[in-house]
Formats: sequence, structure tokens, C-alpha cells
Amino acid sequence: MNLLDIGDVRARTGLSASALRYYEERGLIEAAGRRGLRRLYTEDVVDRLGLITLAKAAGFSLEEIAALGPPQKGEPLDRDVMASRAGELRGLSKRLLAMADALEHAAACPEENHWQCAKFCRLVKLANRGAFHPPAATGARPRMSV
Amino acid sequence: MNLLDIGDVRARTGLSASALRYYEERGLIEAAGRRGLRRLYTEDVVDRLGLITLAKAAGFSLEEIAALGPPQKGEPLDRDVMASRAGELRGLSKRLLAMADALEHAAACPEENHWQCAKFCRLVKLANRGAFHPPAATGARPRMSV
DNA sequence: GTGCCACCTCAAGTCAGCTTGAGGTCAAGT
DNA sequence: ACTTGACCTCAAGCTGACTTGAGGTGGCAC
Repeated sequence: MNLLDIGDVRARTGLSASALRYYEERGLIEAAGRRGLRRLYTEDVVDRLGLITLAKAAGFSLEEIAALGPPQKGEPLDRDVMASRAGELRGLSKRLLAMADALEHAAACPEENHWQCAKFCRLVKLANRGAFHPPAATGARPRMSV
Repeated sequence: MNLLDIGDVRARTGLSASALRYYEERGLIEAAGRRGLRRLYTEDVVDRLGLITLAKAAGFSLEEIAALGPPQKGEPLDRDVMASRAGELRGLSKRLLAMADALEHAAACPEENHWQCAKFCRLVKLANRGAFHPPAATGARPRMSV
């Protein structure tokens, strides 16, 4: 079996060596063994890391990903969890789209001052009612970059 | 003019007093004056804070919001910036929707192991090609909660 | 006039997900 | 034999948006 040096894994996944060591420390991946001090990985780890990157992009935290089971397990994710996260993502996607519409409206609005725009003012009031506050109460979700 | 205590502002916006002080420190808002040690705010600040909450939800960082101009200015946002951010939000929204579709497919996929699913494997390969890596090169964008 | 309590300041802590730095190891090429 | 450079460990640092805590102040009701 073709064993990979951490540098090879880095090249195949685009992840930094320090990130890989960090993932190992967090229990997301493991090395097949060592050659001297150096970690040696099986090629499996590349798929595993692809999955991790994917899961992160879907908003799973490293902790959640680690909790999804031991590194080598064939079954990568619980189907129920996946389905429910898909629902959340759909919701977020919708909210973002609404924000985009609002922004675009405000950008194109004929009023010379946004505070004259009823739509804009309605949105601001909604914001103060908590409609856009971070979901702290809803059980702190991870964050994703825009 | 009806002046507001920090506690009143808290009640009207749902933001914590410490967050309000922090926003002031960062130059996002300012108090109209003091009564003794206590900050006094005009009612304007409530709208201003609604706008800030909105902008945060749209992915603007506090620094960007602060850069959009002095607190009391009527013109809240540059239309070009708004329009371009709207485009970014649309893109993010689309990617999230694609992720949701993929997750849902994987959750419902007849294959007993996701690694047997061609769609899933294609996605993992894409992830390793950097398609889902955080946009570090694209100029670090702020983060938003899922 | 006194007690309470909402407010104040300033420094330090929190969270995730890494990165950076100092100081060390080791295998291979010249 | 020696250098190079890729790797190692461990601790500390970074970012953003706040929160928390200790210790202090002062306006208002009684």
C-alpha cells in the first residue's frame, strides 16, 4: 500500500501540515504509522479529508465531525443529521437570498436617502425585534465564511 | 428630545449593554452625552443599531460598518458596496443550496455506503481541489453564523 | 441621608480553528 | 562528513465580537 508523507497529503488536499496535525489532535484523522518521527498516512485519509472539508463547508464544527464516528468508518454521516442539516442550510440560504434582495432594492431604490424607503425601515425594525440576531438561543451553531 | 439610558437602548434593540459600549469603542455609535457617568442616547441610535444588526447579518464586519461613515450620517451605505455585497450573498446562497441538495441526496441515496455514491465521491474530490476551502485568497471575508 | 442598583472603567477571558516560533530530529543527497 | 530541508513537539499567538469580573460611582426613592 502506498503510504503518504504529510507533505503528500498536503499536496493532495490543499490543507496545511499544521492543520493536518491539528485534525489529528482533535481526533478527526489518524496516521497509519510513523517512519522515525514522521507521520505516514494511507491514501484513505485523502477521502476522509475531502469529507471533512465538505462537512465544514456545510457548517459542521470539527467537534461535530469528530463525533460522527471513528476515522476509518465506512459510513461517514448519520442520515438523519444530514437531512436536518440540509434543512437548516436551505433556511439559511433563503434568508441570505432575502438579504440580498433587500440590499439590492436599497441600492437601486429611487429615494435619495434609505431612511425614506419603507422597505428599508421595515427591515431595520425587524432587526431590532431580533429577527437577525445570531441564533444564540437556538443552540449556538458554528460559523461559516461568507 | 427624549434621551435614552443604555438600559432603554438595550430593551429596544435586544443588544447587551456591553455590546453597546463595545460598539461605541469601535466607533459605530456614539452617545449624545452623559448624566454623571451614564451614557445618554438620542432615539436615532435605535435605528442606527438596527442598521448595524442588519449589516452584520449581511456579512459586514464591524470594521466595515464603522468605515461606512460617521454615526449620524443620513446616507447609511454606499450603493455600489451594497450591490456588490448583494451579489456575494446571492453566490453564497446558491452554494449553500447546492450543499443542501448534496446532503439531502446523500441522506436519501439508496447506496448503503455513501462512498458507493458517485455524486458524493465527485463532491469529495471537488473539496480536495479547493472548491470548498475558505476564501482566504479571495480576501478574508467575515463570518456568519449558520 | 442612606441604601440600592443601574451604571461606569479597565483588564482579562472566551470560542474556533488554526498559525507561528523556538528548538530538535532524522534521512537522503553531495 | 556534512548540509539541507522536510518533518517533529510544545507552547503561545491570532482574529472578531463580545462577555465577565473586580472594583468604583452616583442618581433617585425612601
